[in-house]
Amino acid sequence: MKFREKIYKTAAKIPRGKVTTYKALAHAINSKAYRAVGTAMNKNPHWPKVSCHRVINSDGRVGGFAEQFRGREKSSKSVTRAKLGVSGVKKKIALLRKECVEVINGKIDLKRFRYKL
DNA sequence: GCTTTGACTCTCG
DNA sequence: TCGAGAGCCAAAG
Repeated sequence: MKFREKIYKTAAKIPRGKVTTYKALAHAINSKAYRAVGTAMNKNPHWPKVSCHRVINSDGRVGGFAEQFRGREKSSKSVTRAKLGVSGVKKKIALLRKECVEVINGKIDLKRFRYKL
């Protein structure tokens, strides 16, 4: 099975109202490819079967979401951090809130909503 | 097949 | 405590 398939399969197990992190997801499939997890989610071909909006950053931030705007401007590593909280992120937050996940200022309380894989 | 890029994370100043 | 830089692995060009 390919890495991506494993990721999708694992992500699909996340129940409604819970979230997990890219780190945890990568760890769950015995990999350290945190970034690859994000890449796989970005190209997610199984929406909405695989709810990629339930996958967030390790610090509780929502991170990014490829709704329609993708790869705008030059995105180097440092720029990526600066533009957190734009574009499709709002949509992602809305989806999470619909599942009763508390999102405060683009952040989620991992202590309460993290799903143990 | 090598280089670049990315919805990330960790470490150091 | 916070910002910048380096490192990580896969996928796409």
